[in-house]
Amino acid sequence: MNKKQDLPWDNPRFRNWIAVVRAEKAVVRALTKALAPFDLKLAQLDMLMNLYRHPGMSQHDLARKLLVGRSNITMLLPQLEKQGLLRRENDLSDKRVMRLTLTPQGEALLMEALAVYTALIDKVMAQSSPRDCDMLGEQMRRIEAILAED
Amino acid sequence: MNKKQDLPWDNPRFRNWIAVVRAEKAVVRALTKALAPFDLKLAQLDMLMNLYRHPGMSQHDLARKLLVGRSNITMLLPQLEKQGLLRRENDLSDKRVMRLTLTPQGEALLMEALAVYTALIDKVMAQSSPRDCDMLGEQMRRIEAILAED
DNA sequence: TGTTTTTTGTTCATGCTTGAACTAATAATG
DNA sequence: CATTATTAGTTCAAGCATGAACAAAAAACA
Repeated sequence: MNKKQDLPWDNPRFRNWIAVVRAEKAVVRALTKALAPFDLKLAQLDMLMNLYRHPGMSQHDLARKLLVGRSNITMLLPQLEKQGLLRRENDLSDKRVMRLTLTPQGEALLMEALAVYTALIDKVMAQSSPRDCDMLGEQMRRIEAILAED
Repeated sequence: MNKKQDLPWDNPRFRNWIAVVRAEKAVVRALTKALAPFDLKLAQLDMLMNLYRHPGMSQHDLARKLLVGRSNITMLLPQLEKQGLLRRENDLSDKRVMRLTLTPQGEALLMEALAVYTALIDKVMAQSSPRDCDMLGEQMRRIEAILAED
């Protein structure tokens, strides 16, 4: 079969998912632009955020948290380290792992960047009632959970 | 100030937005894997989808629809053309623009790939009631609209 | 008409992300 | 203890996306 009426774009789930993708892309673009003055990419800010919340994380754990490959971390870390935003130190009990922690400068920059970040998110999410906003988050967390069951 | 309690992750809007980003990333990963047997990247499928709906689109219009740069289109088109999935023909009245249309093979592959695509989206969205799903879509479309006002 | 301005698409250099292959260190197993 | 398997991190080559600079065509304007 495959008449026009059963094409994906007539499927609400499909259409609504496309909206998610488009909105996400648009916000990422806007955020990237907003963070440019700090000389910070979104991926870098994500790293700083996670290290702030979980100081002493290993690169492996960080990669898993960020849903990226380990090599990605390896490639991006030197920049941040060179900018003095974080430190990499060998774990004492396991010579394989590197412990990551923010420097004071790293924390300071993070706070500045986060202010811009949250301002934009606030603006963009302000069109939803708190209740709807929470429902949105719930749905998204469930989606991630579904896919986490490999 | 900047006490722990007014950090972004205590802000519902922020936390819920992060959930959107993570879910989107997870779904994209899953989709990419699901489409691998067709030898199709997600970006390529997006192009086919749009060309199916709007035959004869120009590269410029396609780029705008997909929220990507024009050069991106230029770089990706040759692959699809070489695979015989679409045709590029000069516009008769405007020698600058290229008109893009799917070939029958392109349509056929699109339909197969879309079946896999929608199956995954259906699975992932099945956890929301139709009403919640639509609300989700509405919120996302509003977000995109907000950012579209440059 | 003739001269700008805008628009369409390409080229190119850059940076991000990935996955596979590799090394070193640790854990598990016999 | 010795061997094997697993884990952490790195290196490398490849693909994708971007933006700036460019050429050709068309539109706007004088």
